[in-house]
Amino acid sequence: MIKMMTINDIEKKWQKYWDDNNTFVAKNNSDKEKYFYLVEFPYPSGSGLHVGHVRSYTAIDTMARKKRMMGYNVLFPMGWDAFGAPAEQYAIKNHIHPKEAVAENIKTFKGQIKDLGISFDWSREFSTTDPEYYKWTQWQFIKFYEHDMAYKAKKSINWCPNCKTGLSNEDSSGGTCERCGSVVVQKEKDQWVLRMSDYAEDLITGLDETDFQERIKTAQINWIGKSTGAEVDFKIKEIDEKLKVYTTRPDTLYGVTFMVIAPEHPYIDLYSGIINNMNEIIDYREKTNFKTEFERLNMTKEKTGVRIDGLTAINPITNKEIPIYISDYVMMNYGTGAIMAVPAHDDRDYEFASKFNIEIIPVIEQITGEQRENEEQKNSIVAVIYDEENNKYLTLNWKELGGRLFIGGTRKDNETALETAVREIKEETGYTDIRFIKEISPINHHYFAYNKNKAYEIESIGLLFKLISDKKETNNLDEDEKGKFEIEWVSREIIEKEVKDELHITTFRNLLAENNYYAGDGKMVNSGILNGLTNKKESINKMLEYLEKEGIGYKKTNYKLQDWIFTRQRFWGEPIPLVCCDECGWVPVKEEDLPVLLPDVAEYEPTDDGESPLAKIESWVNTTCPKCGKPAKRETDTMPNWAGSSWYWLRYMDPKNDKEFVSKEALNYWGQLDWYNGGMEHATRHLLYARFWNQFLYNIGLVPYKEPFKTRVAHGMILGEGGEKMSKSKGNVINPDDVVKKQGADALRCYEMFIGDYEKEAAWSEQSLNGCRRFLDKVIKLQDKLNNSDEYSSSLEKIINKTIKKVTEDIDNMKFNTAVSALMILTNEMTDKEEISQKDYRTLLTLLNPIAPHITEELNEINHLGNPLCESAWPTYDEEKIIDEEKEIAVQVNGKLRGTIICAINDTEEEIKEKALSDSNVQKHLEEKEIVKVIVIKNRIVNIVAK
RNA sequence: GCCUGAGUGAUGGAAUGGUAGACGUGCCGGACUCAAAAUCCGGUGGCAGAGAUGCCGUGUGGGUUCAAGUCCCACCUCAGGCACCA
Repeated sequence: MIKMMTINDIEKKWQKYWDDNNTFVAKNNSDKEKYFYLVEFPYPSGSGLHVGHVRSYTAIDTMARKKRMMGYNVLFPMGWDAFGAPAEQYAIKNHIHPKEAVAENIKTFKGQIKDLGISFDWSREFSTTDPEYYKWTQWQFIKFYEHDMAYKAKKSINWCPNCKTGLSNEDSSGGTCERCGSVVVQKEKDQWVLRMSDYAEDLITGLDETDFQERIKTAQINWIGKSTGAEVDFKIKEIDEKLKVYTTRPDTLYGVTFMVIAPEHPYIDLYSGIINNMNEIIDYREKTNFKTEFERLNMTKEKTGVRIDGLTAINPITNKEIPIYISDYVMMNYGTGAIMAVPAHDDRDYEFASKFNIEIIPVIEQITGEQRENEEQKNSIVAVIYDEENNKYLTLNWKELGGRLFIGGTRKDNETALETAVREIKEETGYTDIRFIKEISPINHHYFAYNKNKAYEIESIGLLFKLISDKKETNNLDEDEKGKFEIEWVSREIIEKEVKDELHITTFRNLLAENNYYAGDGKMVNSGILNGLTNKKESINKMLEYLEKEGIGYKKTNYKLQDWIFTRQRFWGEPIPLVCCDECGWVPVKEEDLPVLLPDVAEYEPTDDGESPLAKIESWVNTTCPKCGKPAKRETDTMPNWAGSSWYWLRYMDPKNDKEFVSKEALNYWGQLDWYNGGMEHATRHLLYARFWNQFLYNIGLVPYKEPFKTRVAHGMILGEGGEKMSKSKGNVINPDDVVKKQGADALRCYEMFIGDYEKEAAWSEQSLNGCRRFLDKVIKLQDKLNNSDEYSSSLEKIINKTIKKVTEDIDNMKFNTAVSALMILTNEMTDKEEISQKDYRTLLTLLNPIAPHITEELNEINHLGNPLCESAWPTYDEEKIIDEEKEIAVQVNGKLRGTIICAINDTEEEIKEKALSDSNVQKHLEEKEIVKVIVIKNRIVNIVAK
C-alpha cells in the first residue's frame, strides 16, 4: 500500500488546496450556466457548531460539488446572522461591545466549518452586523417608509417582561416569548410596523410559483390563515348603532341565538352609560387580562363571560332579540372583534350556550343514506337503551334481514318522539322500566325499501334511555315481525363493529357524544329562505345574495397574518434610520449619511420603562433634521433580528458593492435562489418575512423576481443516541470537532448522509458512524488492486454504469442515504475482484467525492489517476451498458412466489411462459389445478392463475 | 380540534403496483492472534422441518387487482405545524 498521511493531515492539505486555488469562488460573469445554492446562515452562538448544521451543510455541499463537476457556475456562500439577544447578554455581563463577542464566535464557527471541507465561497462572506451590510438594511427600511409600507402606530403589542422588548406575532405564538418562554403581556406602545398583511394574498398565491416542500407550503398557508365569509350588521335595540360581526357561516344565520364581543371591544366604553352592569364587565375584563401562566399554557377552554345588561342585539334575519355577552374566546385582533354565535353548529358557541343556558336552534340536519327521487316522507325514532350495570346496550339482531340494529319505529300522527320510543320499546322488547335520558336533533335519513319498492326520506330522532330493571310486559309484535329477531345486549365495541346501518350507528354515536353540536354538511331546516337546501356552498351564496340585497352584510375575506411589528427595544440591532423633528415629523436619514452606526458604548441594559437602551445615550440621540437642519432626535428602537436575514441572499450576489445594495447585473445574472435549505423552525417566520420583503422590492422595481426562492427544503433534526433532542442538560450533545478529530470529516459527512431520509429526524449512532469509516477504509484499500488499464474492467462495467446513474439521480433528489448505499455496493463488488482498473477506481472516487471530498482527492492524486477531482467532470453512464442480458425473474402461482427462472432479455413471452411452467416447484403447485391464465410481465414476473 | 407527514426485522432504514427487508449497525459462528482489538469469511424476519420446502409476515379492519408495504375507504398510534381565528 502506498504510504499515506493521517486522515487529519490529508483533510487539512486539501482544504488548503481549495483555498489557495479559489476552487469554490463563484464568478459573476461566466459563460457557464448559473446555479445558486444556499443554506441558512447561522447565528454564531457561543456553543459552536451542532451536528445538525453538519447534516444540512454537507447535503447542500454534496449537491453543489456535483453541480460544479457537471459544469455549472455554482454560488454557494456563507455568512453570519449575528444581531440578537445572546451576544447582547454576553456583552452586558462582560462589559465588552457585542461586536467583539460576535467576532470571537464567528472565528470559532468558521474554523469548525472549514474543518468539514464545505465548499463555501468564502470570498463573499459577511455578517449582518457589518456596517457595510446593515447600511443597506437601513436603506431598504427607508424604501418601505417612502412607499408608506412602514408606519408608526400606538399598538397593543406583545411584550416580553423578561426580555423587556416588544415581539411580533410570529415571535410570541402560543402566548409565550419565543426566546425565553415568559408569558407575553399586552402593552400599548408606539411601534414601527410594516404593512405585511397587505401581502397576505400574494404570499399565498406566490407559493404556486415555487417548488417548496409540501409541508413548508402548508405551514405558510396555515400561518397566513385565509378565510372567506361575510361581515354582517346586527342592530342594537337600545341605540342607533350596529354591531358588525365576521362569520364564515352566513348560512347559519337563522340559528344565531346570542352574540359575543371581545373584552377590549370599543362599544363597551362607548356605551358604558347605558350598560347597567359596568362593574361586573370591568371586573371580567381585568381578570382576563391577568390570566395566569398556567391558564395560558394549558389553553384552558372553559368558557367564561358576562352578559351585557343594557345592550340587546336583533337577529337581522329573524328579527328576534338576542343577548350580547363579552368573553375572552373572542379576539379583538381578528375579524371585527365580535361574533354571532350559532350554538347548534359551532363547538365553542355550543359550549358557551350550554354553560349560560342559552337557546340552541339547529338549522342544519345531518344527512345519512342516499337520496333518491320520489321519496315518501316519514317521521321516526331510533331508541338506544343502556344497561349501566353491565355496560351494555340493547340491540335487535335481525340476522340476514337487516343485521344488528337498535329499536326503530315510525311516528304516528300526533305522537311525540318520546311516546313513539316508549311504545316501540314495549312492543318489540317488552321492557317498561326505563328512564328517558336525552333526545338529540333529528337526522335526515334516506333509504330504499326493496320489499315495498319505495324510497323514503325520514326525519329520525334519536333517544337514549337507561334500563332501571328487567321488568317486562309481554310484547305484542306484529305477525310479520315475530321471531325474526333476537334481543341482544352488547358492548359498545360490538356495536361499532356490527351495526352497519348508517342511521342507527350515527344516532348511536351522536347520543354518546358529549357535545351535541353538528358542524358538518346537511339539510337546512328552520331557515326560512334556505330551507331544504343541502349544499353548503349554495346556502352560503343564497344568504350572501340576500344580505347584500338587504344591505345587511357583504362578502369578506380575513387573514390571521398581522402587520409585522418591526421595532425592538434593544441595543444590538440595526438602528432605525429615521429622525424625529418637531417641525417636519419623521424624516429618513439621507442616503449618504447611512449607515446610522451603533454607538461604541459599554452599557446596553434594557430599561424597565420599555425604552430602548439607545435612548439613554444622548450624544447619539440628539442630531439635526435632515430636512430643515434644526435639532431633532433619532429613533432609538432597533430592528428585530429577522431584519438582516430578510434579504441576505441578495447581498451574496454582490457582497462588496458600496454603491448599491446589489447591482442590477448581479441580480439579473444570479436571478432566483435555486435551492434554499433551512430548518423547519423557519418555515413560517423567516421564510414569510423574506418572501414579503422580496415581493416588496419586486413591486418597487428593485429585484427582477417576485418570488426569491425556487425550491425550499428542510432537513430533519439529528437527535441524541437515545432518540431525544440533543441538549446540554441531557448530556447527549455530540461535538462535531471530536468526531472530525477521531474519525475524520469525510467519515462524519458520509455518516450524516447515510443516517436516513434527509427530511426526517434521525438519532445519532456511534456504531453506525464506525460503519461509514469502515466503508472509507475499504475504499482506501482498493488502491492495492489497481492495474494499469484505463478502461472499465469488463466484469465491473455494468455495475459502474448502474452506480453512476443511481448516484447521479439520488443526489439530485436528495436521497443521499441510498447514494451512499450504492457506493458501498460498488465498493464491495470491487473488493471481491482480483484487480480493478484505474478508470474503475477513479470513477468510484469521483462519485464519492461530493460526499467525502478529502480522501477521494488524496487517493486520486497518490495513485496518479488524473487531475484533481474538484476540477474534473462528473462521470456519465451509458444506458445500453446498464441493460441486463439475463435476468432472474419470479414465478408466482395465484400470487404466491413458487420459483424463479432465468430469462434472456429477448426471450419471447411464449419462451418465458414455457420456462415458468417447467419449473418443478411451480409444477408441484399446479397439480390438480386448471390454468386459467398466465400473466407474463417481461423482465419482471410471471403469475400463473390456476383453479 | 384542524392541517401535514409517518407506522416495515433486534436496530437506522431499502423497495417505478411485480421475488419485502437492499445497504449499514448489532448479534451468532468461523479464520487470524498467546490473548484482545482491528481485519477477513459465513449466517441472520417469525414458526415448523435434518433438508427440500411449507405456513405466517410491512399499525388494525375492509376493498380494488392476476398481483398491494405501495392504490381506495374506515380506524388506531406517533411526530411536526396551527390552534377559543368565528
